Amino acid sequence: MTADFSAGTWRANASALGDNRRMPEMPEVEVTRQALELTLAGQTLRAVALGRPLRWPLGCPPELLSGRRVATIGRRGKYLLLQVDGGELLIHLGMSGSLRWAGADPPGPHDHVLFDTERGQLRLRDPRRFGAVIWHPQGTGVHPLIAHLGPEPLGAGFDGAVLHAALAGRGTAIKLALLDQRVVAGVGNIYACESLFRAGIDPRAAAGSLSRPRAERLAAAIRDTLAEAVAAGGSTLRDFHHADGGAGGFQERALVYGRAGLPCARCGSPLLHLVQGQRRTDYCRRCQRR
DNA sequence: CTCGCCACCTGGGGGC
DNA sequence: TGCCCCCAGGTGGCGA
Repeated sequence: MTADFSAGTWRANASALGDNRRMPEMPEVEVTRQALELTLAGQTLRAVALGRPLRWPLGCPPELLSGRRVATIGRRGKYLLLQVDGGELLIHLGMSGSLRWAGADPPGPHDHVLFDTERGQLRLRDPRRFGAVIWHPQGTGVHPLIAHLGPEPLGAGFDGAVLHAALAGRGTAIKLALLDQRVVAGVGNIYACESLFRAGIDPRAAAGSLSRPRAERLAAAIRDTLAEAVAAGGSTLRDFHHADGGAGGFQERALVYGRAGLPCARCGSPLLHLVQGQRRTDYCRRCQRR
């Protein structure tokens, strides 16, 4: 019995991109949150053990966490927020992190944080070690890593007007602006590409040049894209004992990401790719306009 | 303030 | 077979 709440998988078209890595963006983190709410909430941490260092240090001796109870699991952008006696644990999955309940197998070389609880051992696996687990004691205000985050894309504080205002005066490409977590929290490379395609917006368009109607359309596209991904991942949690983090489900849904060279699902013309901010962008030249 | 770019890390794929 | 290079990504931090 191995429950793998790994970061989901709006995975790139394997043949086009040549890989099947998991890329934790907001939907994958939210699905993980839901799984932890079912399995970790209410558990007491018996011990926490650390492997190789992650992006940031834990911020306290791991023994300090022993005996503390995890009350609830929240999320802000791509951060999981475990409410623990006396503070909170911030968890970021970086780009290759996943959380899973251990089976009988011993920890692997990429299992860098082990949480022992009454129900078993929860492991953070993160081959690239871009992720982090950070202790944030109560009474010290909002943690600086999440203080600057923009509105939650599926919350009431995000709509076309808010997005339009956040983009005003910015000359950077809209694709790059969407990756800026101050604009909207949780959008990563895959969903930025997908949302722009759905909204029919050229990823190179200047962010501040978007008309209000187009900002409305983009905000709706972001909401729809993320909500569908959350729903697809959440549906794999019916039986959390066998949840595998949505290994299926998302991957066939990407309309442009990882599909450069393949025909556009909407118009049939070959999808293109370019590099923006040292990051890949896939798009349709015909369906997406400035 | 904005912008552009770097560093960090490592498995996997492709080329030779 | 083996080796080496390149690529993917999130985000803080840097200098301009």
